[in-house]
Amino acid sequence: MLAVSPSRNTTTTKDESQEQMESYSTIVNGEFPDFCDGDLLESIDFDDLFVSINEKDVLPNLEMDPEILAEFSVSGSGGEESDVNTSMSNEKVEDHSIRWKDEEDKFSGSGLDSILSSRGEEIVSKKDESVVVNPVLSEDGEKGRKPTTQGKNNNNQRKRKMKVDWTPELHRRFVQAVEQLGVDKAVPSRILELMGIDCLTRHNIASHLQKYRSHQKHLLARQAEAASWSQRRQMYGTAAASGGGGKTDISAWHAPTMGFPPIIPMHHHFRPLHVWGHPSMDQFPMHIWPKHLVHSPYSPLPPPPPTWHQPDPSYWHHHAHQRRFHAPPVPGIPPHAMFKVDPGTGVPTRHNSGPEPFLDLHPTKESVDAAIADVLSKPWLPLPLGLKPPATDSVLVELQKQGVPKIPPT
DNA sequence: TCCGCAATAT
DNA sequence: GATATTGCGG
Repeated sequence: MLAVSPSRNTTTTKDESQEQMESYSTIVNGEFPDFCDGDLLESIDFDDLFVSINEKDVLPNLEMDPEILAEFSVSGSGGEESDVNTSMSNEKVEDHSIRWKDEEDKFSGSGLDSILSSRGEEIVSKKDESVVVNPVLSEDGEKGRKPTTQGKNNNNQRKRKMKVDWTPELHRRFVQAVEQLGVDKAVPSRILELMGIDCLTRHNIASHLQKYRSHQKHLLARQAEAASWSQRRQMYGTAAASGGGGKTDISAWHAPTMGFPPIIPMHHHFRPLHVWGHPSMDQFPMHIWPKHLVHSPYSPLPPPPPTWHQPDPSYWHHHAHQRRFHAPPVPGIPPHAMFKVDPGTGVPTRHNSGPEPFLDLHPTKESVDAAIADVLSKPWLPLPLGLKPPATDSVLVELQKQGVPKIPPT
């Protein structure tokens, strides 16, 4: 859905954000940004769209008459956008809205389908899908505001902050643009150019880019840390294998308990990081565990799919579950879940009801197989340290069923 | 003018 | 507290 608040201000002050004015004038002039159209947003397959995102004739000559726009936004089945929609993929996209927020509007999550703000801005909201394009430059200087350096208002200024809600889809577009440009050339203006979303300003992009880089930096630091731990783990594993003396019984599976990277609860790092690097769930359904994610024996986590800028949280989520099968308990972190492996199917089921350090668990046959395979690949490493006896036994039984040798290779 | 960082606002 | 916007110096 779309909401546009064409507060028909025609007098604008020059000292306002020129870019926002440009955005506004773009809309006025008929080059209505395709991405600003909520109806489009609801049905567009952005992967397809991306190819021709710069085509401005998707919605040619759109009038800016407030009423027309209002109707346009609400009807959702108008002629032009219908045509466009039908040309687009019907693939369901979770959330791909652009939400322009006036600083005083409180509509998020209101559940209203359409409300009219005090300023006459129509806001169409559909659950989490809403698009509010609000390039308002209100006429009555009293209400329009331009924050000064002190964050105060200047009554004579009319610009109002437009807050962009960086939805997953929008962010994905952003990431695509950044990656396409490369690190060096990924500057706001070019990103904006590539994204082809007229209703965004360079400032919007710059702001987002700043945060994005910040996250990237943070992420790299974490990955470096993880790599460090991985090295230590390898060394440990090698030492254990070479110095362990060869024979192994069940107790040997329980070897060391220290020296491995702590399993950090997913919500710690991936807690609503909004949409950072989120490749969107439609690309990677939670219930699917792609084969290509099968990890190498020694890395703490399988390498991320190359096409992702950052792994989807669910990716880590799943693999965190994998690791649980041989993850050491970490002080300060709630006990790991315990599982009982169904002897027939090999599918583990949650055994305890203790605190769950991760998200909901939906283990699959594949996940168990992967865990077991992981174990088999390095049987001298501690296996079920994250588990407690019942589940441990079940895993071991399963391992034995699969002919796991009790004496690991030396 | 653009960029990026820091401060500030929501 | 997270995230977006604005200010400001380079």
